[in-house]
Amino acid sequence: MSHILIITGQTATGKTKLALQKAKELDGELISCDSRQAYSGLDIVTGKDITPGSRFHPVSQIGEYRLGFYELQGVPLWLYDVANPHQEYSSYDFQSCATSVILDILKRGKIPIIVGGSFFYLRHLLYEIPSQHIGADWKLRETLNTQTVSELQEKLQTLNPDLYQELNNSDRNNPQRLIRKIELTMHGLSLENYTRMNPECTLQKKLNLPDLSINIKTCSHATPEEARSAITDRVEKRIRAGAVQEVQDLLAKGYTAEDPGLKTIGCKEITAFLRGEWDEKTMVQKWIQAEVSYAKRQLTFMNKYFPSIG
RNA sequence: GCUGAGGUAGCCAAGGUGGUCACGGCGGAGGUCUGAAAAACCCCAGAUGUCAGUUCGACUCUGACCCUCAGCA
Repeated sequence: MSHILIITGQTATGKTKLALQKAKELDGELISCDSRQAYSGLDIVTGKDITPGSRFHPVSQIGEYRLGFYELQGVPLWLYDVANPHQEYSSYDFQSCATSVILDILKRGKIPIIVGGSFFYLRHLLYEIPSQHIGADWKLRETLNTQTVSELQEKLQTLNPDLYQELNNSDRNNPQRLIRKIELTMHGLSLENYTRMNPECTLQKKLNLPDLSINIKTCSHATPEEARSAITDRVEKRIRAGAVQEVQDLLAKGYTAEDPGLKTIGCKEITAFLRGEWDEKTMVQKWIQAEVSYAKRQLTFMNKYFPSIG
C-alpha cells in the first residue's frame, strides 16, 4: 500500500516549509503544484524556494517539458522549471508531468508530497479522467479572441445548443470559457464525454494504484487581514530581492507580457512600472492587491473542492 | 482675515429647469470553474458635510456654520 500527501492552500501560508518538514519526517520528495513556479526564469517574482547556488538536475522529458528536481535541504523538489516562459503549461500538462513524477517517486519507495496552491491544476490531477483529449487550438483562439462576447455566445449556441444550455450566467459571459467550448465542439467533442466532473477522486485509477491512500492538508490564513499582511511582507521581500531586475532581464531577452510565463502576478505590475505607466509605489500596491485577490479566489476554490480539515 | 473653487459610499468620481434621484471605476462580501487558472468571469452591499429656510416635495435653490484646496494678505 502506498501513500501520497498533498499540502495545498492559500498563498503565503508556509506550505513549502510544512511540506519540507513532512518530507524529512516521512522520507518524501516534493512535487510542486504551482502553475507559475513551473516556469524557468521567474525565480524571484514567483518566490521559488531555491537558494541561489542550487542547480536543476534534469532527469527526463515529457513532450516539450523537462522534468527534474532541485534539492532543498537535501529533499528533492520536482516540477520547477518545467517550461520556459514562451511555453504553455496547462493543467493537463501539469497532471501528465505530475503522474509521471509520482510514479517514479513511489517506485523508489519514497512518499510523494504534492505542494502548491494551483487548485485548478490539483483538481485536474485528482478528479478528472478526460476520456477525450482535445488540446488548445491557438490559431482558432486567436481568431475567436477578436470577437465580442455576444458573438461568441451566438456561435456556441448555434454549434452546440445543448452545451450552451448547461452554462451558468458567469460562464456565458466569460469569453475564455466560451472559446474553449467552441474549440471543444469544433474538434469533435461528444457530449457523453463531457459530463459532469467525477466527484470521486480518480487519482488511484489514473495511476493504476487502487490501494493508494491520499492525505490532503489545507493551509489558510485565519483572517483576511492576516493574509494581506503576510502578502505585503512577501511582496516587499521579493522587491528587495531583485524582482524588478529579474523581469527587466526577461524583457531584455525578448520575452513579452504576452508570453504565458509572464502572465503572472508581479510580472504584470513590474512591466507596467518599467514602461513608466505606474510609479514604484503604485506598482507595489497593485502587486499586493492582485495577490490578495488571488488568495481570496483560492479560498473559494478550496472551500468548495477541498473543505477537508486544515 | 480676504478672494476663488469645492465637500456625493472606505477611496476616486458622473450628473441633472427642484419630482421615489443617484452613472461608473477601485476597494469590500459572496460566487463560477472539464486543456489560458497567479487566467477569465458572475454577483451583492454601501453615499449627498452640519443646521436652518423656501417648497406639496431639496442632493439640487437661499442663508449660516464647519471642513478642504488654491491664490492674496
